[in-house]
Amino acid sequence: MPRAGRDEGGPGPRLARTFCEVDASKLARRLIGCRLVRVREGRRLSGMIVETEAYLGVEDAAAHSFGGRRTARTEAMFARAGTAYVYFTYGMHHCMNVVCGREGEPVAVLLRALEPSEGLEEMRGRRAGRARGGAPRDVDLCSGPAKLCQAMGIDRALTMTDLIDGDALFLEAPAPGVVVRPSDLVETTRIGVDRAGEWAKRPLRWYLRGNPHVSVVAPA
DNA sequence: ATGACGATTTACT
DNA sequence: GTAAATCGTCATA
Repeated sequence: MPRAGRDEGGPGPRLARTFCEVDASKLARRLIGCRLVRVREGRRLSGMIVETEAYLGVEDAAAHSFGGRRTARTEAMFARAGTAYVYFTYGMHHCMNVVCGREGEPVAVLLRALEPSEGLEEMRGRRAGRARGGAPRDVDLCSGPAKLCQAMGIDRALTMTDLIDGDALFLEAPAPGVVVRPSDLVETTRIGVDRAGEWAKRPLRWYLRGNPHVSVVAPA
């Protein structure tokens, strides 16, 4: 099993900035097992990151920063490592990334799924109405990039947030007992980027093998 | 000013 | 499996 126990703990050590100052493929892999924490009105909402994708910047046809496109929306991708890039899409959804690499290099990691650990009731409230017939199941709370933002109360107001030193949205090291080995990760293609041609075929998505909170499981 | 589109989710056939 | 929802963003003019 990829972990010794369910992550239900409270506050833990923050991730260091240097943790994020690496290329996107590396950060995507090392973020799995870490925790994303949202604090609203003094209450913690959190979850263990179980699925990520790397976006490689200027050369990556699937990235918002492809070709060096720098606009009001993508500005956060050019910020220093550890910054949040949150964008709005399809007229109704938000997705969040962790900026990495060097400042000015528009590379980032998309957070695609969490295993919820704290604040499940509030997450259910935020996600209610989307799941038909009463409360959504736990596996429907954060099993997608827009779902996790909705569950955690993350929107565009939080783009450019510092995930290292911030107090409303930040990253923590894996909870005690959580150990993710390379063999616990499945490496596969990214989701929803078919139009990116050859870049859509690159293995730039990773998830925790067997975890029920993952958004899309790769074909066997 | 206008039109096409989207790193998605949900409901429905 | 397919289609709708829904609007900010961006390229073009």
